[in-house]
Amino acid sequence: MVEKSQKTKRPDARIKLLDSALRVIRMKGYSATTVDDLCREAGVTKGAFFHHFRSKDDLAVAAADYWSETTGALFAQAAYHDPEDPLDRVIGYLDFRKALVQGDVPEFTCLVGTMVQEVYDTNPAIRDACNRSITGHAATLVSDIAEAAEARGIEVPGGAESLALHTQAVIQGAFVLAKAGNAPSIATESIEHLKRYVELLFGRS
Amino acid sequence: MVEKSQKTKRPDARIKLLDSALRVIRMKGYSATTVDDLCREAGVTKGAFFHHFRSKDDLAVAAADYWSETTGALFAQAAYHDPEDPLDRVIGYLDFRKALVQGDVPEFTCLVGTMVQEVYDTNPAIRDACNRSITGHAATLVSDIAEAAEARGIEVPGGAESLALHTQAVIQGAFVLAKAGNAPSIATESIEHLKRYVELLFGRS
DNA sequence: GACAACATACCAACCGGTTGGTATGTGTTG
DNA sequence: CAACACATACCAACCGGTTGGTATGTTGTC
Repeated sequence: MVEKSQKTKRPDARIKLLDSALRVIRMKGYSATTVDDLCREAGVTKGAFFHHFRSKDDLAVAAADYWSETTGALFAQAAYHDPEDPLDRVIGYLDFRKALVQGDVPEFTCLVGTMVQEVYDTNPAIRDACNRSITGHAATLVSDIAEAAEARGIEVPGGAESLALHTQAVIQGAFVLAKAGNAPSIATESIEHLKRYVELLFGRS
Repeated sequence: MVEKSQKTKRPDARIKLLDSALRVIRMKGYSATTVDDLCREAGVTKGAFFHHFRSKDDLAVAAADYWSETTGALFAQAAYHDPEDPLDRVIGYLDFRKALVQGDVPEFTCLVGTMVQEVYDTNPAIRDACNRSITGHAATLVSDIAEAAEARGIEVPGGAESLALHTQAVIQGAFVLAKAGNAPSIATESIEHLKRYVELLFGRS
């Protein structure tokens, strides 16, 4: 039985709109991004937009979920999972994030971090979608952190979850400063500090 | 000759608009905030708005500078400057920031951090104003950090400036996660991690 | 021909900004 | 001090373009 649930149809416009959303919203922010912007960028018409999404806010939720999927796949197949020492995997993750911070600012910054700043108080559905994306990604680090702590017989202050969330906070904050200074280097330096914190916590010079 | 020429002057619409901007923009974001929103909140008319500001973007720049002034005064008069040991002053600063993270999210989050995420790529003037605010605040920490390092005969990895900027990155990122999770506690935990990093760096258990 | 996947045409509300005008203060001159 | 010129602070009504959203086709596939 071949998995042919998507028929021979071309759900072309939907994916093109979501891809456009990732690009445009990261550049202009969510509120400043218009439906026409997205349609133009995707090369489709407004009819197509409202065929696939009930509203602009509905697209934002879908875009956050889409972001979780695409970035999730990127991190899942990355090489930092390979080392046997769980601490090496945690450090490897941070090195991977550092390597991703390259090129122009809009290309490496985070969609959901950008969106949630704008809508956390006005649109709970989008906020929750952004939160799922961030906490879901942080959750992929918890087991490595916990294993690293156990292997070394130490206890992570605040718990493994707290440290995992902290890594995301540092990365999100690094993006904010990189945007303000219009320079990726500020972001890399902060991730470097974070790496040092983890190494100091786990007693590795 | 007192420079008090504001004797019989009316209550200034300009200040009321700026105060409103701090509140409304932190809640709704910059792009979603309309000029009418600000006028309504400040209790003035549109005519008054465009008498004091050439455009909405012009107000944003003024609001960022106003933010620098008001928060600058708040930190300048805080008690964390008192200790003789410079490291105590640095840790005191972080404790102070932790104490500020209370109440509802819109009340303790950062105006310029919110704005710069939206406009960094579309409005250089606002971006630069936000950057001045962040780097200017970070600069107030540099001397304490440098003195603390010298007093202990250690070298701050990346330099004192880099660590000062890192504290701001952590705080900005903590705000993002607090907004996403709709909970201030996430922010406090991240600042706690940051405090621990500084203590580990400077060899204090 | 039924139904999904689009396109075209259009709308009412909204938004940033402008206009013409008023009330009040201030500096200058006789 | 009075009279005038001018500047500042503010208001209410309005304008043209934009925005999210809708109503109604049209096309291609099962």
